[in-house]
Amino acid sequence: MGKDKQYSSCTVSSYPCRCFEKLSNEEMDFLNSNTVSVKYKKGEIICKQGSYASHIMFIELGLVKVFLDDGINCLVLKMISTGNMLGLSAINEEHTTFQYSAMSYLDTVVNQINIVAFRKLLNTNSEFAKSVIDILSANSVQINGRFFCLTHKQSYGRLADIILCLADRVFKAKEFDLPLSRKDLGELSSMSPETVIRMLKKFKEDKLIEMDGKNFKILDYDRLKRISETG
Amino acid sequence: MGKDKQYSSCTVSSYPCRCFEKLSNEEMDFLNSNTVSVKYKKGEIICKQGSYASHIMFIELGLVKVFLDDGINCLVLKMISTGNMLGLSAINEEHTTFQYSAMSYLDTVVNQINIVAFRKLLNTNSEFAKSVIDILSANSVQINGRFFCLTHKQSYGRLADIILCLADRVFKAKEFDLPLSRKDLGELSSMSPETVIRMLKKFKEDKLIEMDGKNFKILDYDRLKRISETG
DNA sequence: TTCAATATATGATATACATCAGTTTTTGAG
DNA sequence: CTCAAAAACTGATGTATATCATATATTGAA
Repeated sequence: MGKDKQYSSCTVSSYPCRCFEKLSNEEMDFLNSNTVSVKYKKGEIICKQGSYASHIMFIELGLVKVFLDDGINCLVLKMISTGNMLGLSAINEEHTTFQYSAMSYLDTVVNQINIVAFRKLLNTNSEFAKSVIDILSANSVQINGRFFCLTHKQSYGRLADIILCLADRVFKAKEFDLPLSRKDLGELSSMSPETVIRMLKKFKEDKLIEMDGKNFKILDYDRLKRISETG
Repeated sequence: MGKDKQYSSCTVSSYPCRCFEKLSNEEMDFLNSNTVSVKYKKGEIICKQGSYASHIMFIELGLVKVFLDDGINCLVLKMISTGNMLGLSAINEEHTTFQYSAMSYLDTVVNQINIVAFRKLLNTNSEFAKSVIDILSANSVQINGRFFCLTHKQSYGRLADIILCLADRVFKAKEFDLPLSRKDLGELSSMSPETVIRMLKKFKEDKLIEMDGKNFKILDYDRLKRISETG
């Protein structure tokens, strides 16, 4: 009896955001006239948990961490990269405030869509609403997978997950310069920065990865995958 | 600087399911003609992760655990009780299979709504669709809170959460007969049955609860709440 | 009613990680 | 370029909680 299903603790959406294709030209014009584009530098807060949610966001370009914070601990719910929505849970009119915070990992361009306009389109265009439902349900499936990993996989597997995810979904290459600190990697894989460092060292010793400061290169993708699955 | 926000690792939805109020009489008739009611005994599987999702479910009466399973470990995503929807993530036509399993904790009555009919209503009634979006986003907020707790609170706090949740949201009383085993409690709070037993014993010694087999009585609600918050 | 299977309970042991305390390296502002 | 602050790294130590082994109690089917 092996494992039935593999989860990954990396949550960069791979589900395409197709809702805007459902809008007519007039609706698109209406949306555009209710949208502003905002640039954020690396490390800036894009939305803050508990503050009024006046808009739904779309990541035009960049990479963002979405996280919960109770003042002591931080839990990264997901990463969001170019072409995905952010802040959808604010659609619910009873959640007038953002349910999570978001911070840019890189310089990022965000389109802020007026939430009243967005809701109006939902209420008048059911194809659009259906498409948003699809995004929400895909999101929740992904978060659940991450939830599973962070509670049941151990550190090696979680770290392998994140490295593979960065390679596959974010940088789309086996070699990349990592814009994240060891602390960031620790938050993503839910472990201390010291543990990240020790495990990366182990991965390097085992010839799974090559690493020099910010530069990462995956040497043995398959074995890393296996660690991600069994660890 | 104390904590900004409190999460609970118990996920019994407290968000009312209002979507059916948005349907006209004819739509309601259409829905009813596409709905069947099924009874499950305690411990029966209601839906199985990976199997074809032909219906959306509504818990008419009972208590259900929703969980992920990789063949080795199990993660309880949430409990669902009377009056709530189950299986909404199957709305997405690209998820033709259930993304999680569900099992009845108690004898349970489930209304199975044909998924094609459900999707049809979503596509024609945007108020209905909007209301389903509200449910989905409330669900994800709740799961996120549970996610936070299971990854950042320690065992005492998690167990206190579950006890309070059962009292407040499920049985709505300070004293109740628990239909769950120590193993079930362990799954809910993400710890081993042995640890549950030890901690319950500690709670008993500390006069936080009274306990005799299946019978539970909360003696010091406030202190239990404090443990849930700090632990 | 009996007896096996299951759930509950308890103590001993193991371990994966966090935490702490310190050193070295890198970074970036003036 | 300089230097302080931040990040990266390393080793020692601590601890929460799982695991294992075993005993007792409860349950439910024949």
